[in-house]
Amino acid sequence: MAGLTINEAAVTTGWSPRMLRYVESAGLIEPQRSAAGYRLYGPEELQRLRTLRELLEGHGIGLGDVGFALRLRRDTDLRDAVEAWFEAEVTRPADIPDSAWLRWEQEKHQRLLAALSD
Amino acid sequence: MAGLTINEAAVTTGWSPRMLRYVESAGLIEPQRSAAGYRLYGPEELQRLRTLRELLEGHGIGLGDVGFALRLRRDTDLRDAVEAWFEAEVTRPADIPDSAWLRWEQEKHQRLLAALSD
DNA sequence: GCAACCTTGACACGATCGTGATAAGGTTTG
DNA sequence: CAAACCTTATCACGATCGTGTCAAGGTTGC
Repeated sequence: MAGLTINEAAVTTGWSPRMLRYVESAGLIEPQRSAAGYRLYGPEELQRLRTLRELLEGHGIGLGDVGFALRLRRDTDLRDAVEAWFEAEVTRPADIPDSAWLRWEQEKHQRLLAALSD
Repeated sequence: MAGLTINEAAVTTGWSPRMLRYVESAGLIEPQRSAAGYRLYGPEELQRLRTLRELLEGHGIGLGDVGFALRLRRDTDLRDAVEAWFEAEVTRPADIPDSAWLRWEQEKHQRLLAALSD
């Protein structure tokens, strides 16, 4: 067979077989499969499993975090949306000064309160 | 006061006051404070709270995810480490072919098993 | 052909997340 | 000065995460 089976991979990487399946379900490491469906871990997968462990422990992050980072780099829409949110400036007519804008918000608030107390 | 208080901000953004504090604890929106320590939400914070809601709902992600994205863009070490992991190629002496490498791994496995069964 | 592997699926359990509620105390305002 | 706000801290509770374990069944190898 052209690769280690899941138990062998577990021994050489330090992950449990259960976790190897879990890591796979997170889309992080997806080994080849034999004709019968057995997972076959090649050198690259084994190496990445080892460094994944270091990555998580070294920075106190979780599998879900790396999974999200993966989504970020695959889903352009998502990446752009997140990026846009971080960089968002106030997009509001420049001719309304903060003070007026706040006053309007506060009045809206009071209208809401008034409506509630009916 | 130069901004809305937490309950006013809650009404105009749709978040609960509890969640506004939670969002702050995630480092996502940190409003100014009055002298007495009251949170004061300005136009920018209010706008970002509204778009944050859209971001989460529009992409099925969570506050923790955005929090992690924030860590990614602030912590260069982390970003580089994650990036490096995604791009990692096998870093193993090129003169050892896969077949030999795998054989070595499998033998190590057998040595381990032998050691265990002592 | 049988022992030792592999598969998926499910149940379980502690830890953390997302969220509300409540308490004890300080601040603002009419 | 009292009502209505604000603060932090805590308890609670369902949902999800990380992980183990077990069951039912297919595959491999001596």
